[in-house]
Amino acid sequence: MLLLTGPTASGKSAIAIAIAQLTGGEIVCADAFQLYTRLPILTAQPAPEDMDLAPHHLYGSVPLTDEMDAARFTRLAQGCIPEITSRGKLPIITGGSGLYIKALTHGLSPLPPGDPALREELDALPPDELTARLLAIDPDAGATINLRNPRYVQRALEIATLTGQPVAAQKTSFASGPLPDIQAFYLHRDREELYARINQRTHQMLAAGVRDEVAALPASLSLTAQKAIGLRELQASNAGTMTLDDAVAAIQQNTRRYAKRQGTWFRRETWMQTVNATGRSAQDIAEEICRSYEDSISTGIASQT
RNA sequence: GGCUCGAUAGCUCAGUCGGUAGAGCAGAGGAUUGAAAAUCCUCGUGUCGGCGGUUCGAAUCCGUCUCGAGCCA
Repeated sequence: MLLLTGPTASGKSAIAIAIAQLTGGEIVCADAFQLYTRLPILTAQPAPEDMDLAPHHLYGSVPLTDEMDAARFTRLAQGCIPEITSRGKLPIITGGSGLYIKALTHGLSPLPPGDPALREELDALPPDELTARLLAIDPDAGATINLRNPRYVQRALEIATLTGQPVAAQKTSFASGPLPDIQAFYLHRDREELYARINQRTHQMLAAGVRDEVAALPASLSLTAQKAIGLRELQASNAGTMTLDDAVAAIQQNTRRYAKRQGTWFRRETWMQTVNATGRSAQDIAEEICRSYEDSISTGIASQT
């Protein structure tokens, strides 16, 4: 199968469609937020008319009240990939959620899933107390966990509480290589161009009606869904507590920062092949990726799926 | 025209009794194993508006000029 990733606004969706048309492939969502329903504009899902150009899977398939995580995504993806290959089609995994992709391609350690009730309880504690509790169960936790990051401390404490064992004893290192039959491509764009695309895309979202999309959302969303970039800003703008201009600027800024973090994450994923997309058309890039993919099959690096 | 206040990092501003400057934001770099569009860590040399003067030493005191805000004519 083929994996296409890259920072937000790098053009993954359009290129994936072009690849699908060239190969007769089918696109599978690997984006933590495009999985959610009712947020097509805010999460920059492919437009409905674009989705008609090739089969798309998992997009908008998760209710907003559901929590999502990397393991659940892996299960969803593993549920539809074999089905695609069984029909002789090429799965094209497309998205920019680094951890989700890592979980799918390299497998997570056998750790317990998040426990909502426990998290609610731990959320009420101050950071110092979380750290103290973790160290009480696992004195060496500092060696493997960044104790200055409350989120990581809480997860470690969750694991230790649920299993009665320190995290380090249960966390195995990632598989040295990805799934055997996968070829991954990372889209790179020069920063100036990427940032310009992000800024422009934010304006396009507005023109497409994000404000109405956000206004029409139900009151209670899952904690995960609430984290979508732009949601808070647009709600504040709709409520009149923030100007639209400020909301747009904040969305652009948060998106740029996100793109930067994605760059940091994927720079370490050296098993992926980087494709420089700067200044090129989706069609041109898609053709290069298809050529490269076919070469890898003929030389046996990736097996035909 | 006169008076007052301001001019310090990309932006907003601190800077005590003169000992050559520091916060927030922005930005950059990094981490990342079941919330990841999340969460966290690291990084601050800039003609202290210009020119003179006083002083061992001036962002700090004095003079003058430039620009900005306000007040009085």
